[in-house]
Amino acid sequence: MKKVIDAAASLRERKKARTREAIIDAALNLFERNGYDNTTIEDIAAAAEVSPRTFFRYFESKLDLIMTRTDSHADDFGPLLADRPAGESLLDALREVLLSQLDAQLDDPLVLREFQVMLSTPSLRTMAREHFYEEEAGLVSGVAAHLGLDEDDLASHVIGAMIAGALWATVNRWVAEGAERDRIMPMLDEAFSILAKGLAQPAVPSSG
Amino acid sequence: MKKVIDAAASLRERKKARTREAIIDAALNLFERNGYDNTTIEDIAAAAEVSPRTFFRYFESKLDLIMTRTDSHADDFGPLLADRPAGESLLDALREVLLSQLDAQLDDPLVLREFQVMLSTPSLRTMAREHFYEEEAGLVSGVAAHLGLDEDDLASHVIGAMIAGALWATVNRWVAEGAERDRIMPMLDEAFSILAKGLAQPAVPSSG
DNA sequence: TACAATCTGTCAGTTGACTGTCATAAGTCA
DNA sequence: TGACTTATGACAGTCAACTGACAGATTGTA
Repeated sequence: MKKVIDAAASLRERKKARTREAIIDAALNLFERNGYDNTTIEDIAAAAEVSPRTFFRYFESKLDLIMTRTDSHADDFGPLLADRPAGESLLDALREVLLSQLDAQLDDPLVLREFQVMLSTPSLRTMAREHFYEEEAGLVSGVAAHLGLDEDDLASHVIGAMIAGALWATVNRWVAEGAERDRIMPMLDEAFSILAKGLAQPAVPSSG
Repeated sequence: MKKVIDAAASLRERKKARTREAIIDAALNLFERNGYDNTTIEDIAAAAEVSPRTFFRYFESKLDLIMTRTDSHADDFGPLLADRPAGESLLDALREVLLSQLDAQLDDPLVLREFQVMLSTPSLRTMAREHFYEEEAGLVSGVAAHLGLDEDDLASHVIGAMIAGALWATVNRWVAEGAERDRIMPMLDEAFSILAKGLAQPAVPSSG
């Protein structure tokens, strides 16, 4: 799964891969320093030492540059959820799915960096969130299947949205607190516990 | 609160108000027909029978046109929540706050129309959602205050996000099902019931 | 009516995303 | 090496958002 440059590929392929990475790297640097909106494609091209025209040979748009990578992280929850054993509770199933997803993603150091850029740049944050919530559609069908509900049922949507919201909030807090790898699962477990108990109970004491 | 043109204002003021409404109306028509992204300011100006330059005298940007109105709907939950009596449960408090908000907003026929345009245009939908979730910040502090939690506490954020997600999902379903005024509260109550019970329970049977 | 304040259209111009075209440079392969 | 394919840069150009400046029309007011 890791997208390291393949040494066995042809020279041409390796060059392309390197150019691509150079553009992404340059873009991330500029986004981090000046923000996404204040960075022009010309800036990115100059920093990556390619022509602006070449930028567009690698990416459809500035947005595409950042979304392509985000896309690749989004290996949909829905089908994975649906595949879990029937006896398992929804939240247990979700936890397992999440665990395997995270393992795969946190190995790539660029993921975290991009995530941090995204969360700190409002316009990117919006897009990241939107993208994150696109998962919700898959989540909703997974939830519906798991619980034996209809997909059009309000309950499926509400539950999907609750879960997605809780996950988004947790990941954000995690990044805000420094994004230490071994903190993410405990935090997710706290979120799961709140999701499980519901809000009818009195306050959940902070266990962290 | 209603933004009808004030007959007592000067001719000049009334004209301005009318021009403003004409621009908004023209924009909404075009957005509905062709989508937000396929509508240029020139189109809007032409349809509203003003010059493009004049458009910018009324709105900072195309985005501003739609966001200004959305902004005005966002009378923040946070403070309102904090004001509820201490004995009341979080969800009861929320229900009351929501009820009063909805009463005020659903009187304006443009609100629903704009909402429908927003939800059906992906790029606007993103922004609407983002905007909706900005409420979450207020919600989080309201939740924290109500439950006696710290605002930095993960639980506050997770609970706020769960609620915001549930509300968003509910409103969306409501609009998708035709946005009948007397359907919204029952649907919200179903959402509240799910929020209250939590996800540890087996499936919630559809009560609608 | 006449003057002042304000609104609007016209027009010219900037910026930045994005595309087409063509010549050249570099990689591939016989 | 030489012919073929592909990547790149240079350049010109489109499109749409957005701004500044000015002149003419409209409204408020004395």
